[in-house]
Amino acid sequence: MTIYEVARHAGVSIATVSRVLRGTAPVAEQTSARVRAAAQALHFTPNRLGRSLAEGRHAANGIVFPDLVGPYYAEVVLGYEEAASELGSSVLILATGRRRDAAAAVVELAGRVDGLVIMGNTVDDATAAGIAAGGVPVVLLAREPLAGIDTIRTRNAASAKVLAAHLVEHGHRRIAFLGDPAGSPDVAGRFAGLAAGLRAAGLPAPEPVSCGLETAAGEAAAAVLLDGDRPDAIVGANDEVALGALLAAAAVGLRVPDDLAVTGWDDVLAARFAGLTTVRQPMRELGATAARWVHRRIAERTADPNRPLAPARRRILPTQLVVRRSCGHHGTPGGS
Amino acid sequence: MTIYEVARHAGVSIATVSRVLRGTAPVAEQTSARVRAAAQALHFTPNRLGRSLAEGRHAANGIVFPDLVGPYYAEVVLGYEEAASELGSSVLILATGRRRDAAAAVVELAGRVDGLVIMGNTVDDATAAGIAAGGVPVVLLAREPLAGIDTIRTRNAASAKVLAAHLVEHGHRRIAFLGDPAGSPDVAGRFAGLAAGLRAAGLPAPEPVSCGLETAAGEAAAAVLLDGDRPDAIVGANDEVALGALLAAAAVGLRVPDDLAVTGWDDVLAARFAGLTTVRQPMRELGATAARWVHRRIAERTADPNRPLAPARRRILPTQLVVRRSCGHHGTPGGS
DNA sequence: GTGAAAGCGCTAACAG
DNA sequence: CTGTTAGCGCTTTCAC
Repeated sequence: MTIYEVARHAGVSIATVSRVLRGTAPVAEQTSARVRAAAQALHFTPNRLGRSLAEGRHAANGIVFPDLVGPYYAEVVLGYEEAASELGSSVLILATGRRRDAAAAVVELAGRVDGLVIMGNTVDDATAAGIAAGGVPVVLLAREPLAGIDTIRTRNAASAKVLAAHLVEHGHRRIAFLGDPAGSPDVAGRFAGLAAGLRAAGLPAPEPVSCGLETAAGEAAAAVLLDGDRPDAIVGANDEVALGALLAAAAVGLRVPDDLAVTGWDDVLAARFAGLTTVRQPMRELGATAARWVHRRIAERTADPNRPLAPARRRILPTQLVVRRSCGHHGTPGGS
Repeated sequence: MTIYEVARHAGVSIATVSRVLRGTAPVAEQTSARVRAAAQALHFTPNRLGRSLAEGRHAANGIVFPDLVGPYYAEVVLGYEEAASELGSSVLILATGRRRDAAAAVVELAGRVDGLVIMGNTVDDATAAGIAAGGVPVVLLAREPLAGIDTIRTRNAASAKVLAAHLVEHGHRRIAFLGDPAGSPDVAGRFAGLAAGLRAAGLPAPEPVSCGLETAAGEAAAAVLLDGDRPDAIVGANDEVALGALLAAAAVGLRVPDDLAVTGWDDVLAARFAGLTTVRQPMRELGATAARWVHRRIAERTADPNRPLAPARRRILPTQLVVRRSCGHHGTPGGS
């Protein structure tokens, strides 16, 4: 089913069919009607490949993320999709998950899109830089900046520092961090901020207790931690981990926040119902901003392929501490 | 940056470049090395459009869903992506959200893919059927079957009936449903099953209280409901709605489950922490199955474009009642 | 082993 | 207004 068959069916040339379907040039009403009727009758759906090849653009963008578990990435992707489709681009997704050929998959994806967003802990810098060098605009999300490449992040370290201060104010002294700083730039930033905040309060920086980002991982790691010489407070790398810690605490009969304080990160829906103190980040906005930035880069290149690129942009979106009851008692108004 | 430039750079023909990069035919080691070096030096990424056009396939599938809010759709999409990419397809996503040109967007998407999954309440039957008629394999997900089109759903009505029986057993008699059966096939199925279950117990079927699928919508609708002549139990169309009802109940000082029972659907993470009785459905599996089914359809067509299509397949994936404390007291072992 | 050339489906000059 | 035609980047015969 191609434009040729529609043309034959309608007794016109393929150019006319294209013009009618795209509305790109005036066509006699009668001819136009014939073409539309033929297209309808044949259930013709234009093959986007032909058009894209002829136009020299995919009209599609891609986004690469580790996975879609938990609301965080899903929200980012949704924000991205919304903004991208408003800007006329389809969206290709790629979850690197636990696949071993992540780099190859991302490179292949780069051949399908006009621009690409690469999130956190998905592929190595060389791969990302190589794609950008190949001429495909890249935006890095929740990830360390790379020379010449736009980057958008959320405030991790600074907010973690505030969180540390808050915990110290509650009287907590022995504070443990649950998460793997090496596993994701976000987690690294949160841990660094926590450590800085504790140092600023004259407390020793904790060792991170490495664990995955799911509830089960947090629960298991916390269980081990609580079994020994336990801390006053556990800072989870994200809400899932913190919720796991809550479960582990409950399992050994510890009361939160009396016996143990717990905090998370992301403000997922469950955090609200668990009374979990956490840090909210603008996930949708993160995705939407990324979509706008790639779009702008693409437009720049289209406008003048030879002009030297504008310098790489950087942005850090603000995050917000959400205090609930898991970090300690706040008493009635006026209390601490 | 095309294959021509790589060929020139390496002093070979484009055919050779293609062979080296695809590994599709023997090439002298020396030549091959030259080509790879050239490709590397030029940061060459093959444009998938050319390949797809030549091969006659996109090597991409699409999935259309209402939005990505809440874990449900995100999990389905992730399951889809995982399975599709294992089968060698890229994944295009389209959230119809609150866009008014949903049908057009889906048709356009159909021109970019080898096969398409269309979920729940996204586009009308005519659009879906038209795309299928155009020759693009379609699989319907969480949606009423259409003649000649494969459909996968989860068990809604039957599980809702079980849920109804469970609530009745707890002694609840005045049972309200929070959700809009007209808004989504899943919700319709749940409501129908609930009504059937209540009728089977000799109780009158309730009027559904229409509301959106977010927590805020559930909370608002429940608040109204609880203000008047309130029910014994509220069955939420999904967990978010039910969690909203929990908030509304707490706001007016009602104890759950003593004064009011509440149930949800989906078993999101928050349900566990809110002690919400709910129904779990295999979301990942739903997406993965859909990916395998489109893949199979595409393979069938590729193998023999003229063979009449195999009859439409139907599948209903099982769901599972997860009893927690929000539906009523279950006492100690042996109690009810 | 390697190259030349014919498309894949569509858009966009360029002629009429 | 409408038709002809030359690509867009790549794969794939078919020759050599």
